[in-house]
Amino acid sequence: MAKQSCCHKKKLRRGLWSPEEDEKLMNHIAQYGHGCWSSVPKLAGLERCGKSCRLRWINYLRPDLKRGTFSQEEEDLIIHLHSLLGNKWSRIAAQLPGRTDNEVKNFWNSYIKKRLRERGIDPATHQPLAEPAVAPAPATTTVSRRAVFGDVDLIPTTTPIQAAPFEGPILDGVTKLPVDMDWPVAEDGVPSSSLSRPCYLQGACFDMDALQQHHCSSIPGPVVPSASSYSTLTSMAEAEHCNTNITGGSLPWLELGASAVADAGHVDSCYAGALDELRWSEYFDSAFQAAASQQGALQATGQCVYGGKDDVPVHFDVHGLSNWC
DNA sequence: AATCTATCCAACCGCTTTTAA
DNA sequence: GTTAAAAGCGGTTGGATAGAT
Repeated sequence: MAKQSCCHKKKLRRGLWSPEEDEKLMNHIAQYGHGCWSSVPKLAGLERCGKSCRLRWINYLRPDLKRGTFSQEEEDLIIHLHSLLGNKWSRIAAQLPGRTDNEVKNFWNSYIKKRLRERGIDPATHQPLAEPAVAPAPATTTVSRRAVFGDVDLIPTTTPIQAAPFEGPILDGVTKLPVDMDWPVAEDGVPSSSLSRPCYLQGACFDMDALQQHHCSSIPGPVVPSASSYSTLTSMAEAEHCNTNITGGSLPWLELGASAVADAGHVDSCYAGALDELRWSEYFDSAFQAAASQQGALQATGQCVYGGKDDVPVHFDVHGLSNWC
């Protein structure tokens, strides 16, 4: 017999919340904080389980929620982070101030997945969707530099791709680089055998590519992050600081820099975690610099990074990354 | 106007992880 | 070190709504 939820056991109310319930919960939390969630419903006079109260607060009542439709920048960031992290909705949402994991997840399932499929991208793998009986095309001729994931597939790897997601806020700072999301369609018939790899680190390739593109000023305009995104801005500023040696230049939108961050308002405690994660970008950056210095060294064993001119892949050893914690 | 279908999203379920005793 | 409770997370469901027929 299937286990029943706590709400069933206690014959508590379920389903949609009424305005009165919302008010009770809000008043209670405003007055006392939530403390232990399991005691909240009793103290607030609600016939709900604590879990339900917590969810309602986090996903709907919290005052710092942004609500409303997602901006293009948010959408791009979600896609990009998903390519790195997979269905780690809470971690993706953590990079989007005012958004909840549930909201991001719903947005992904209802909108982004569809959009990616329309563009010929498999939302699960971020690879071009396999197309039957497509004649192979010359390897690098028709794929634009935007065609990031398609490109990646052209690079043979010498070691198995790590199946496990790369833990930690991998590229905080770096992942938030402006990325042109005009993604490729599998028009050149990339062999499907190479399409099924997990792409956590392939996403890193993506970033470096974007970085390089910015250095070359080859795309028309930067994607400027929302001014409300304090963590994003600070991470970007950090990345800017660290990446000067890599790119040899600056990222235009980062000229917003500290003043934009200051304008964004006070350092809310809810962003403290994001700030903590900045050390990852510092580490990632140093790892990348070390790798860049080894560019051309054939003994590299990790994932590829597009960093050089003429689409020459740069490799670096990600094992160093995974060993750092 | 009535019915059907598709979409969106709030909420639930159950599992895992973390924390406290 | 063990156990139970709490919290967190991701997958899934179901109701409300809009649009199509």
